Amino acid sequence: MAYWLFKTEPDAFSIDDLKNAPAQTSMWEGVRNYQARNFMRDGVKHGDLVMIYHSSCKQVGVAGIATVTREAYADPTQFDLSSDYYDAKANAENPRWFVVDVTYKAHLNKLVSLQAIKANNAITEIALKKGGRLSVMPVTEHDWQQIITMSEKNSGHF
DNA sequence: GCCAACGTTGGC
DNA sequence: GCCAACGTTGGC
Repeated sequence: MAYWLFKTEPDAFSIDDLKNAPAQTSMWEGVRNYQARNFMRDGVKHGDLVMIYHSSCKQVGVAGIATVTREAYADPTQFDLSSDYYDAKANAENPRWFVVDVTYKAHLNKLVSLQAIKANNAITEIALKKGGRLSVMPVTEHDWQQIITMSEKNSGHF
């Protein structure tokens, strides 16, 4: 089993929205970056765990955990003319963009902020620390455990 | 295949 | 809203 981090803007789709979704499950649509796409298509497997990260908002950081419940399939929004994610260069025989389904698992006890992650020297690998703007990124087991541990502590420890 | 121009992401 | 860091595009 592997670990991942998916970014989302909570104004558009938050961990709460995932919790309140039908069957607490949602398609993770709209990834339009090739490196992120490759992770979605080739790397993310059924049963993998995903940190849901809130970006471009007041409280930037890891908000909760989800599980992958369906592996890569063509992102239907790439064919949808009315969607912001429509891609004229995509076609059904040769889809460009892929989604997975994720199912809500938990909120973290406390949101682990980007600031706290950056300040924790024990977290070494995660692309967040390197200013990466990838929307889908792998997380090592070590970094995963660090972030989970941080979520269990009271604020002010970092 | 280089690289400048342009667009996007995302923290602050 | 600013701007730095990337990613993409297109002329050559």
